[in-house]
Amino acid sequence: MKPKLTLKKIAKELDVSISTVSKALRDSPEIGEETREKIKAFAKHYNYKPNNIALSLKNRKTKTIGIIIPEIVHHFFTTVISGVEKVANEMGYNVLVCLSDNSFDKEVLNMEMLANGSTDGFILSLAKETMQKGDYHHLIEAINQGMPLVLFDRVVEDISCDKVIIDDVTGGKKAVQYLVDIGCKKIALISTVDYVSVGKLRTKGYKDALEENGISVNEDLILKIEEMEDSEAEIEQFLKEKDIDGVFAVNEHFAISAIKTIQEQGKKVPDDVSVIGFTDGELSKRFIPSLTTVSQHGMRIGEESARLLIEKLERTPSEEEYYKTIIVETGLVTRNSTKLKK
Amino acid sequence: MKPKLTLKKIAKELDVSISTVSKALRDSPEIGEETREKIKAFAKHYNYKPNNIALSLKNRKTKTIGIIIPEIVHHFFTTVISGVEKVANEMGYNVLVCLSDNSFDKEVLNMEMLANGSTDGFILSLAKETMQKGDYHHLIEAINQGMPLVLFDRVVEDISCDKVIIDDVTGGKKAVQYLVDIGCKKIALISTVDYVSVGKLRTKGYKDALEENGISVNEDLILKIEEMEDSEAEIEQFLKEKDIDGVFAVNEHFAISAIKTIQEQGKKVPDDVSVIGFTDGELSKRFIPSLTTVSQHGMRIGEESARLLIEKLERTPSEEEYYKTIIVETGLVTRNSTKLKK
DNA sequence: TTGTACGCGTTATCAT
DNA sequence: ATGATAACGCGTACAA
Repeated sequence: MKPKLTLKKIAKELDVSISTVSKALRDSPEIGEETREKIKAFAKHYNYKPNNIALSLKNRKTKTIGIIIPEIVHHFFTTVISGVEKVANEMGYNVLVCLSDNSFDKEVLNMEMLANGSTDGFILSLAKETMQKGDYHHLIEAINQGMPLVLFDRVVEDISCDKVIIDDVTGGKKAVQYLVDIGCKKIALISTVDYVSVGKLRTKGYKDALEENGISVNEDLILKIEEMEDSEAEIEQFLKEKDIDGVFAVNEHFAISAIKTIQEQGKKVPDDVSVIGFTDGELSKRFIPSLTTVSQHGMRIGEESARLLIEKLERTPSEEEYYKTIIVETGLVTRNSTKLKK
Repeated sequence: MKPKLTLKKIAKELDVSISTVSKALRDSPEIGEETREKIKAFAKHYNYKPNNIALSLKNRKTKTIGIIIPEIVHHFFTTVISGVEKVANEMGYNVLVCLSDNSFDKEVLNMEMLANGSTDGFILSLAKETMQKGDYHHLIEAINQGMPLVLFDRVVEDISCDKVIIDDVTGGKKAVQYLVDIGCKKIALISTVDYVSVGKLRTKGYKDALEENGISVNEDLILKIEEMEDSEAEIEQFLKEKDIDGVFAVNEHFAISAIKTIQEQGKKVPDDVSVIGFTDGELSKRFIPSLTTVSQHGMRIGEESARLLIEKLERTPSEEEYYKTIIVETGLVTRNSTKLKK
């Protein structure tokens, strides 16, 4: 096991000073042709690479960005990471991934852990618990310390920072409008509790679309789910004996549970009931019937977030402070869980 | 924006020396009660946290572990990350996630990027291209530089390092034995090309199980898929007019494509053909019919990998070198894609 | 009880 | 053309 090569060792080996080596390797014209070539040849041969940690300390920059997500076992977040990673790598950054497990405490802990020099900035989607509590002191603290922050997907208005979101209201509207267009009259909504921003917004889209089409909103047809765990049972309970011809579910799991329940009741999807989900999951594509969904474009969200963050990081500090919110458009992907009513 | 607090600033503020502050904060008995309390109070009030980068440089340890995976949009890898992250955090480590996109070049690049001080060690599942090429110089180099390496899932024998794998042969055997037990006689295998270690091993399991049951292996019933992209079409082609009553697929995507094809041919799963997959994907659980699978326990693989790596990292260097291979048992999860033949 | 000096690996600035 | 020195933030052996 050979320990890592350092400037010092090269200097000693070649019997020159450390700074000569440093300069030679950075092609400084201060160094004579001959020595420069000699040093570069040596470094190349023994595969010298400068130590990132030392550079970080010196430059006060880590070239690392931290991303904290509520849970990784979610296709959407996973595509976001993929997008972040792609852009980050192109720009010479590493990506530190942390999971909050939807816990406020873990989110705070993770941020503190990374804020002490491990990372130059954050990309973050809030834990459910954090949104519920409404306690964002850790975000504010990071910003105050001069660490740029980009929120995505589960964002919160009170915090001044860059944001990348999809237009959940419009997305929800698109979905419901589509259901209306294909002839659905009695459309149920399966959403999450309101403190999860996306649930609230998509619910608004649902209501807006109905109203625009002159259909009155029936609260009886709206289900708000608190825990993923019990969702299947709740949905079954909810749909029992409901007279509906369309379902808009705010994620793919709810959509699939709905389809299962509907089928168990002897009704057919999409012939009797059309179902629409909200996601980009693999599940939607592969499920039978494959799901019509509002697509979230997680990859693009990740890319935009990374770009936004790196832009902030590399901006000269003199420039004026300003924040952007980027809205990534949703698309409607029609598959086999919806069908035109005759 | 207040810049980060450092020892130096505290020292200046309180008019003591830097080392006094350092010692006081670390509860050194060298420092007088009074000064110590004063310093600690100050530090606490202004929320002092030591700078990780400086510590890393000093200790030559980053307390960060790098994990490189072929692709993140794969439920299995995602659960592995989850497991790694869990154990790492418990032990005070951060996790740097990089993606190789199954590309050899990107894998090498990622390793070089992280090897220059960003990380204390690696957890890695090889890119498909790397296994195909058989070029492992980057792994060897990392090991030579004293960076511990843990390979998981897609491992390779030639490299001396810790490994965490599932018993693919036994897993494959279990699957096929189960098919035999429920009365299947003509069992097809849908696998990957042989240079992907898991494909090869699961194929061996398939053959072993057949032979142990006195069923001769028919190469006509074996399909080896090169590209995920074309898998669906290939599977359709392959299964066309094959007379089979069971399918063992080495991942869930293949299994699902098989089910679709079989259904399109007017046959029923599981009544006419039983299908078994290999994974822990969400898809398997939610698909209709839900899939009987050999479960891989990605979470546990991640946990074991992290434990193994951290153990190496914290071992005193005097201790003797030795490597472990941990085999995580597979389990068989019976769901609705298999059925006893009458 | 407190402070000084040094080193981790690097670069920038200032001497020689 | 080359080298010495300081600095980034921290901890620690040693000196006062």
